[in-house]
Amino acid sequence: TPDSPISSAEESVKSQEEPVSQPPAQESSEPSDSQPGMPLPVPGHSGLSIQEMVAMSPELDTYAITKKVKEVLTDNNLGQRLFGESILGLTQGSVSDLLARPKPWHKLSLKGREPFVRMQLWLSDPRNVEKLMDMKRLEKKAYMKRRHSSVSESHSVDSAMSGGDFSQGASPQPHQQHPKQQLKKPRVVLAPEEKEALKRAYQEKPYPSPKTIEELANQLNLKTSTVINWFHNYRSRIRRELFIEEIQAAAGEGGSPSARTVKSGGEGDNSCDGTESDSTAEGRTSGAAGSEEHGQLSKSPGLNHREEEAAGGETSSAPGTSSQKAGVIDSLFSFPEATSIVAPTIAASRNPKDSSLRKKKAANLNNIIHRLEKAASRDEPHEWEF
DNA sequence: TTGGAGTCAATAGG
DNA sequence: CCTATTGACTCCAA
Repeated sequence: TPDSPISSAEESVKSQEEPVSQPPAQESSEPSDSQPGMPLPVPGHSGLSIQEMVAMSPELDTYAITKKVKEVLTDNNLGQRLFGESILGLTQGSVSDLLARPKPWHKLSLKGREPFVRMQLWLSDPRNVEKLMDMKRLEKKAYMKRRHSSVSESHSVDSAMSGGDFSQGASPQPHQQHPKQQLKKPRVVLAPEEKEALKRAYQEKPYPSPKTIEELANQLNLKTSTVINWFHNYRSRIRRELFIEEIQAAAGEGGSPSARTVKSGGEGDNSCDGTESDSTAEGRTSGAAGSEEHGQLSKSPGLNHREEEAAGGETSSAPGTSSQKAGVIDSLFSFPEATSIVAPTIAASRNPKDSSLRKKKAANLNNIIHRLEKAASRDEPHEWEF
């Protein structure tokens, strides 16, 4: 019995019943699930799959969402791991990355939007914190139990909470089946100097030819695949940083000259284009102004109020099934506090002067050049010669 | 195949 | 414990 998600501000009178435990309790299997049929139990309620919701979702302000999520998590001492695993279905590292460097909505793929839709949904759930805390408690309990009692394999009885967020059955024992050589793959760690060399190479040629890659690998004593991976990752991460700067640049327009500090990844750039140190504004980190005091417990995430007039107009009382779906969708439009979540469309910055944008343009150019070369000439001329 | 997008998961610091 | 970083992987589209 999915509880009605209606997120209207008030309307608390008729409380609905219990969460009532949830349905599916599929059991472990390899992490690699590829069942097109029914992907994830996922969301909280409603009969919609997240994918459907993502598809219907309005444009969300990923930056505002992550900011809010981080705030709520820290205010309540909830970790990224717990949040990620139970709400987003992602690992801690991914959550950290996502929260720290959200890409603008319009640059996200359908898949990439999923976590943000989930976060938005979570934010609009009045009991979000409470639920997570419960889960945390359960986890701890299970942990204590585990270490206390024997190691016998027992079933963790934790189950989905009302909403039915996921709960990956804890899988304590990584049962090693084959004592066979445990090739743990040492995880390559590139030395600072190696990274430097790679970055230098990147500046010369963001898209090195196989030949060049081979050479680099030899010179640095690295596996070819490592070099390839490094370039993939580096390009990808550089790109992402540009997105961030773009967002902030856009945010800084209008009247608030406050610029957010971003750890600019200024490397020892050469002077391809004479671009220089970006003049990032002063660090305005803090946010210490203890404006509101949070009543630890009762910090009800206030939440939602309709931004716009309701679309469906009808009274929510209608028991119609469709109405409840509408409610869930609606929550995508609402947002806690005054912060509006609906993105104002990241305006194409109108400030060509911004160095970050120049970098971006440079990156785009590199990309274009790369493709042109590829298309135009099958034969790679030669490496950095000429 | 190549490159991009998302993630995972080991690991380095707190 | 928790979070941030980052090499490697999986999927996908061109």
